[in-house]
Amino acid sequence: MPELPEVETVRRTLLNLIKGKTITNIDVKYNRIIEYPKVDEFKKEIVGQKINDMQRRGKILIFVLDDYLLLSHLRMEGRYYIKSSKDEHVKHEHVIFTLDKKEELRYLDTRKFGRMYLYPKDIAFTSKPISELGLEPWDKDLTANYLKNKYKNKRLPIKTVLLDQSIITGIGNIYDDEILFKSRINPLKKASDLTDNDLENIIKYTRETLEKAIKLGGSTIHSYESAEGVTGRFQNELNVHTKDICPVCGTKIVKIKVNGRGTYYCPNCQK
DNA sequence: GTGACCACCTGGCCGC
DNA sequence: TGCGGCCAGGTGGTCA
Repeated sequence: MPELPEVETVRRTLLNLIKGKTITNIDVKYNRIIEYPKVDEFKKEIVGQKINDMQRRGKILIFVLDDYLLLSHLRMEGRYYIKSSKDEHVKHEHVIFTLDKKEELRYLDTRKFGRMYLYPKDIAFTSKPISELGLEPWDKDLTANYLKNKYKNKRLPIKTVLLDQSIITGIGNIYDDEILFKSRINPLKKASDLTDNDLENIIKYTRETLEKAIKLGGSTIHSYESAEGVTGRFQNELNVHTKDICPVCGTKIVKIKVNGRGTYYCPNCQK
């Protein structure tokens, strides 16, 4: 499932492949992927637009076009491929952008959870979903005080609250487990009960974990791979998520459910 | 404002 | 072998 490092890897890969190319046609095979505007308008407006840049905000890919920003949230299993228009179409390709020289940018999403939005540039950042996102992990305003203020009324477990994209954006279920492991915080601890030291550790290890994951091209678990079909290597660095034994103390890793999310932790290191 | 629950989806896995 | 049921999980909506 693509989290911030995987989306960043896709962004970097795609940028080299499609920058400067014009969308000459589009085929939407599954309408619900297009969240805004209506599919007909989406198709009408996007044709003729050149892809000038690619950015990222949290887990959202941003295609910078001439007049619009195309926002793409991959959710669980969304991914992009560059193919020739001669290549055979495969199952689950839901949106196909035809580019110059008979190239195609194909959006493939087995579970159809991904969503796209096309906004005029001036309103994209003040519209959903970007308007509701919290701080990027590397934002200078992300401090222990910021978290303390956000968490003060949160009685939910920190595991759940770390997934709240309106506080810190970009953390998903895998990196959530890894960040709490490195911070030596039990995932069931209430967010409002965290100490200043806990909050400092969360910030420190969020940055460290995500930076390392980006460097290694993200994690390839279940379904994710980047635009060229490249798999990430960070899964080799995981300490607790889907693991059996704690790499620090050798204790058996425990798997529990926290608000419906599969959660791995070491009961000895994360008391 | 907060938290619990559900729907969206499909493929893989497990037990019978 | 085939079938049914469960699970995976990011997000948004509804309701208490």
